[in-house]
Amino acid sequence: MKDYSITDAVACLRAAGVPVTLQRVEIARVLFAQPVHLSADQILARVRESAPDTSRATVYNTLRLFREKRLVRALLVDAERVVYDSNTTLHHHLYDIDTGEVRDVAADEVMVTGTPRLPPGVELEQIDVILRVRSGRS
Amino acid sequence: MKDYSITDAVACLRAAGVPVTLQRVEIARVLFAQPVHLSADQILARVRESAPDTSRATVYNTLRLFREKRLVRALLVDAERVVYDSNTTLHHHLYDIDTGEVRDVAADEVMVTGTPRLPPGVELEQIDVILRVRSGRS
DNA sequence: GTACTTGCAAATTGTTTGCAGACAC
DNA sequence: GTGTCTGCAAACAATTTGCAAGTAC
Repeated sequence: MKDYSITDAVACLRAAGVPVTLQRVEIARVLFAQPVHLSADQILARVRESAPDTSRATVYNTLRLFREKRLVRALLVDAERVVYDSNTTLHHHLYDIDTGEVRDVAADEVMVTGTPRLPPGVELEQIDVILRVRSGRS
Repeated sequence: MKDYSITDAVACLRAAGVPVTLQRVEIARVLFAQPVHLSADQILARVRESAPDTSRATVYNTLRLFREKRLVRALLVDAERVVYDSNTTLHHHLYDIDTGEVRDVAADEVMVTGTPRLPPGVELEQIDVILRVRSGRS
């Protein structure tokens, strides 16, 4: 995670129009050092490694903010497992029901074709494709 | 809903290997009279129209049972909106973020092509495609 | 008659909110 | 200095669980 410096994180937040604070920088470093799929609690745990006094509420509030600013996407893989995806480029997901693991699937590996007729005035926001698999391993 | 009789519901449950009880029959009638996308609470409300003493816990337990028996699919359209889909044939979904409305999209309207390389021993369980749209109407 | 179901209420989990003190600028 | 953010704890919503009484077969 050291390849993503505090300076980089600050720049990223500023560019997105997010006021910079210590906690937001730490959360950004966890998310943007590399593409990850983490739950709010996993993010909290990682943030606390470097900023032990961070509260759960701050993580939730910050994740909501990041989502509004389009810095991360919430991915609904399971009713009790919402993960935050720091890869905002076009891609799909493979979800292992047994292990809970989430993997990216490149946009050219699985293609979605055809445009459904949308009612007038309705605009397409995003397309989610989730391949749910069972590995047997739990 | 009268086009889906109690006898039909009983037959459906028996065929799926689900022991028949009054509440399960009423829940089945709500779900299987026509294809629907309903939340647990909406299902509870409809069931209580004909069986007023049904408890919320029974609806949740029954929905879990139906899911295991592949009678319904849980659809994660929104973190705070899980709906149960009684259409188990191959199709996709269109979700209106503003109104919460869920519409079916025929399998031939949007096609998913390409088979991603799956790790060995992993088997594909299902593919979910959700088109998220904004209508502006709230 | 026996085992499985139900209803109720309490427990659990994931997330949001209110408020007083603390930090960014 | 001022307005925003944070931490804490309480509030909240959705779902699950334990247990005693009821029901299917």
